[in-house]
Amino acid sequence: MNIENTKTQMSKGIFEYCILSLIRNEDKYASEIIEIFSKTKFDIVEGTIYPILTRLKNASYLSYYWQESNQGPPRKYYKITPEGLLFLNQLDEIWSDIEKSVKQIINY
Amino acid sequence: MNIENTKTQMSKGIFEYCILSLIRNEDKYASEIIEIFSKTKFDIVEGTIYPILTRLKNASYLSYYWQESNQGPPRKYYKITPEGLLFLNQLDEIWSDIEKSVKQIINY
DNA sequence: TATAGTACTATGTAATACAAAGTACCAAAC
DNA sequence: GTTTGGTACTTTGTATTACATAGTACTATA
Repeated sequence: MNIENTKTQMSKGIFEYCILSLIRNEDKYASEIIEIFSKTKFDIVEGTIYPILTRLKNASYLSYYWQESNQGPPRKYYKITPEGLLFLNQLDEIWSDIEKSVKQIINY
Repeated sequence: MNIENTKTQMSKGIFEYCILSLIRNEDKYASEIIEIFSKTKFDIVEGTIYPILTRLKNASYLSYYWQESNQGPPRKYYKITPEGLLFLNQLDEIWSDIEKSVKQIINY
């Protein structure tokens, strides 16, 4: 039980919410998402991002399309679906509840 | 992929932090902790609490002692160790980072 | 053609919550 | 004394998700 692992465990489960949030207002491809995450204190790697995107796509919360790139191979852009938006709105609520509950417990 | 499971996954990993926080200022036994949690929007059950307490004890972050009860069987009180306090201070930092990172991403 | 950079796919392993089953102790009722 | 109900603790198999890793594929450049 070390601090790095605990940090990972604490972040685990929040990534889906974060990724959907990123895609809420603008379609994105995986490497773009990884780049954005790298600017936060989250440590997330591609081995995590891709399965999450696939999972969300399989659940019909995201759709995708391919777009040529002038910097390398084509990119797979993800776009949030109406169902995805509904789901995400619920996740907003849940995250808010979690923050409040943690605060409640820390200040107990 | 349903909302209940996602809620669970989002909370998962935070419970260790919460339990250590509860024990920070005052020794506690399991059922007491469950009772406090029941007043928050966390859904946590004994099947989770006990293994967490055991894990933290095995990592030397908690110590314990038995105390007779006049309402039933004896209670196993947990007390945070100096190492546990150090660890918890780190978790305070990590949680703060996580909150900031989520906010950063939501507002991206 | 080979190399470098960019992008995507898949999987075995590790970690943690939960449902569930079970054990144990004490007090009250019979 | 025995049974019942309430209280408290222990254990474990299953489900889920992140990560390290290995690999494939496309485009531009040397």
